[in-house]
Amino acid sequence: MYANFAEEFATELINVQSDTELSDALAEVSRRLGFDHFALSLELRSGSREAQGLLLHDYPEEWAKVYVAFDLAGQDPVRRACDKSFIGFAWDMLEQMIPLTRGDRQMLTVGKECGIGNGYTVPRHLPGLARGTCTFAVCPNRDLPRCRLALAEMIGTLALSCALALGPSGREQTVPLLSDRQRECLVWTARGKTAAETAIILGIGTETVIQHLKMARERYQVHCKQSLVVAALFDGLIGFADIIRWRDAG
Amino acid sequence: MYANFAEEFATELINVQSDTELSDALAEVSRRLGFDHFALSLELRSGSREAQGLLLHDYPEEWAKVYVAFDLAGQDPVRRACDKSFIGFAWDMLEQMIPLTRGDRQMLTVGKECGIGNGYTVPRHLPGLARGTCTFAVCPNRDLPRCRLALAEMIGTLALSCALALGPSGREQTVPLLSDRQRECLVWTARGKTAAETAIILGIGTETVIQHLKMARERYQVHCKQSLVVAALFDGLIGFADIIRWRDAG
DNA sequence: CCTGCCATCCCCTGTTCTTGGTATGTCCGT
DNA sequence: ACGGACATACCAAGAACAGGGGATGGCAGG
Repeated sequence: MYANFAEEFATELINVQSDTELSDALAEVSRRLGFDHFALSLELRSGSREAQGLLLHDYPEEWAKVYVAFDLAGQDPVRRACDKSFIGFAWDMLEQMIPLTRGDRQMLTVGKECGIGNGYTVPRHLPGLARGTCTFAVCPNRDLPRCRLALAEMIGTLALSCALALGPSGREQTVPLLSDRQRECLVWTARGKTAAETAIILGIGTETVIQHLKMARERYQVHCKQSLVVAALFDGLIGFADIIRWRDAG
Repeated sequence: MYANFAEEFATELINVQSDTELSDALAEVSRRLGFDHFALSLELRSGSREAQGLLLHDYPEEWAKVYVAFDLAGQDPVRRACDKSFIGFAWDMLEQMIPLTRGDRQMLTVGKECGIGNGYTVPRHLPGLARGTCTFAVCPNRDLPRCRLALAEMIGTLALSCALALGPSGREQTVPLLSDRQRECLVWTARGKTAAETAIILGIGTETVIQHLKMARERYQVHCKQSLVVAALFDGLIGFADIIRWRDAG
């Protein structure tokens, strides 16, 4: 029966041609899985300008309003946890995944007041291309259908795949590439070195380092170091492992 | 049976303490699913030189040798396709996902000669942290067990999650906690705003913002913005999701 | 009640960064 | 052989920041 369930949903998704159809399908499947709500978000990175995206959900309107009004997306602990796991996670595991601030806890509380209790969120990333989450949630007094989480994981993955296919597919998004030297300078910058220090380390002039960073910023269309480091990290051009160990040593 | 299978594997993985145990578990489960081989690779982002990572597989030795000898990883079409999909994919779908060069086709052919026919690869990414794939393959004259692919997807995800947990990131170091205000300032800083801009956004004084960032730096024992942002990102105190959207808009 | 933590605001000095230029030489592909 | 990308180097103005002070009020816990 389980296999059929996923299979059935998969075949249903193949025929989906629009956002609303996907939304309807998700609404139905989330009920059948034993959840009360779903939410699917997909952010596409269209290199140059506005990041396009897709947001489907059947959360209580109240919560949606609060979420948008206070720009809670920027502080959502669930979104943060998405960067830490390959696999979906229940919200009651958040504390084991990331540090929760007071505001985070309050946010979860407000969610409960709006009718969102526990949830299970499936995170997916495509470096440089897209990031998506698919969440299934229950009302405050209800428990997650534990035995259906594997299925939710599968359904979520399918839905995200479908959402991705709905998007502007023919994109030839090229991740900005940096030259070796630029990357080197960037890494040392990310390690907390100043341009002058980096220059000494690399054995080149301070101004040259600044120039490399300048061009790197141009490519990423950002105008400060922090954003450059963040963008390069996100694209996978540099990795935490390149940096972190040097925090103490350097 | 379907649910039980994944469930069973999941409980098995919880007890896994080492690479070899994971490898053994995957070998067994891949047979039971109807595959002939498995391969799991996990790259922890040490971008430049020695990619710390994990590679488990039971491919024919011949293929493994060829793969390493010619550094085929750098041109593997399967790896390229991994950057395009949220969900696992069968290798016979590669052409629909990415353009295949002559070299790519040749590579697949050589694979067949070495005993690797069709395969199903589950790709997973964590921006800045890790990239992993879990592949289940069959011998050249055999077909993929189509009805088990959903299960393979689930098992692959679980295995990758387990592999990630085995890695060095499984450490429980005490994370410096910031106050909500400090975190807010930090997020806006990471989004590329200056202290003055952040001050306006938050409706507080410029000096106050600088003060918050100052204290945040103290807690993380770093002395510049970049390092602060990187450290906070790494700890999960802020996430890419908090930032990236705002790069273009801001 | 007091202590500690937090958020807010202010000052100063020197350093670093951003942003706009210009210029030279190398190497690569067409 | 030429254009284009890259690495290297330099200048200058002004904004932004790091690191050092201090000060006030609110609020929670012992």
